[in-house]
This record gives sequence, structure tokens and C-alpha cells, in this order.
Amino acid sequence: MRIATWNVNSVKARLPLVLDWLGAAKPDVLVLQEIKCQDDGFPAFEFEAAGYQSLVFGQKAYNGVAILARAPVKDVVRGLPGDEADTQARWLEGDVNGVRIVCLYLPNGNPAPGEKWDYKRTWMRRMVERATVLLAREQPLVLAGDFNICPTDADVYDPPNWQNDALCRPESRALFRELCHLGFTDALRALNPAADRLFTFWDYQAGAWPKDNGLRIDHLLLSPQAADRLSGAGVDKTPRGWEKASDHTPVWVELG
DNA sequence: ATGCCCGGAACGTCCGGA
Repeated sequence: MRIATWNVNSVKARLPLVLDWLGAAKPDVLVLQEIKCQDDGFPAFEFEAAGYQSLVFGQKAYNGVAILARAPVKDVVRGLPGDEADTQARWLEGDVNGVRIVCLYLPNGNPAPGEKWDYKRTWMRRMVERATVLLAREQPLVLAGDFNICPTDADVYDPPNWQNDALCRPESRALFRELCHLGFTDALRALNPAADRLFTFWDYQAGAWPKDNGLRIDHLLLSPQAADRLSGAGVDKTPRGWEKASDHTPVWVELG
């Protein structure tokens, strides 16, 4: 079972590229972030024609997450529990062939300090709470998405310039480790322990892509029951080089 | 010098992204 994550930076603007990639990579599940549309604007018909069912938690203009799957998605949860007042569409759960899939779009948090920085940390505490509940089910579970966190300096092209950014700050990294220490495996890092320049995002600005000035912020975290089945993981950099590319590229895992 | 780019909303230019 192949599961992939991709922050597409508008699903409408990226539709031809996503369809091309689905046809080439043939994942069983693809989770999308920053779809930037409401549920009724999501191109479900086009994905259905490509063999994928759509589960959408959308929002006008900003955020928005979706799960594309070849098999039915069951036991759906829309939104990260823990704050009824939170209106941002950043969390979507469902079971696919017995594997619990979470598609998440963690807040950026810049500038720090500030309201957005506070929101990021509060959101991450809610994520830790929810992940604890899901881990107790002792089923294969994959937290996949744009975490907006570089776990270590090895995940940053220029660590000194990024040390005060919300993606790299010690508080962000500590919360990410707290999450991992509940029992998750960072799939890409587990299979590539010494690799550097293992990036998933390159800014549109300043020639970041041709200079390979990237960050690793898109992750797939596996519960023990999922990690036991881990047989492969990778970053597919090809779509970042396409015309009209997203600034993120797909990351995938293979569960045997 | 967080500006360069990009998408959405909306129709001029700002917001958000990371």
C-alpha cells in the first residue's frame, strides 16, 4: 500500500499536474494540503475518472485538506478535535483498507512571537492529544502532511538563517519530538538516516529550486503497527520541476 | 532585503505562504 502526501498550493491550479502524477506514481492514497477551495469546488469528478474517491474538508481561499483513495474511506473525522471555535480546515481522518490516514496541514506560525505563533503551538498540543487517542487503537496509523516543521538542522539548507523562523524554532522542534516520542516513526528519516538535502519544499522566490535551497517540512509519521510494515519511502522531486509547479513536491511511503 | 514568486479574491492591490 503506497501512501503519499502533497501540498499542492491550490488544487484547481494544480489539477493537471496532480492527475499526471497520480497516473505515473499510482499511489493507493494521496493526501492533499492547501487545496484552497470549498468542498463543492473540489474537482472530485476528475479524480473519480482517474480511479480515486475524494474526501474533502475545504475552506474558501485558504488551507483546505483532502484524501484521495482508490478504496472507500470510512470512519471520517473532519477537523482537529479540541477547539470548537477553530474554523481553519487543516485536519482530516479516515480509514482506508484498515489503515487510519490523517491528512494534516500544520499552521506556519510566522511571525514569532505573535498570534499565529501562539496558534501553531496550541494547535500542536491539540495534535498531540488527538494522536494519543488514535495510538491507543493500536492499528496502523499514518500522520501525513505539511507539518511546517524542519525537525533538525539537517532538514534546512541554511540553518543559521532559519533558526528564529517558526519552522525551525526550538519550541516547534520540541513539540514535534514530543509527538514522535508517543511512538511514531518519521518514515523518510528512518530509511535515510544520514542523507542531507532531503528536501520537500523549495520557495518560489530567489531561485530556491535551481539552487536547491530547500526545506524538509512534509512528513509521514507511522504508528508502530504501520512502521512494522514500512518497506520504502521517498521524495519525488520531479513534479517540482514541472511548469506551474507547486512549491512542495510529493513524499511517499510503501507499507507491505 | 523577508524583496524577488505564486494563488485567491476581485478588479486594484492586498493577504498568506515559508
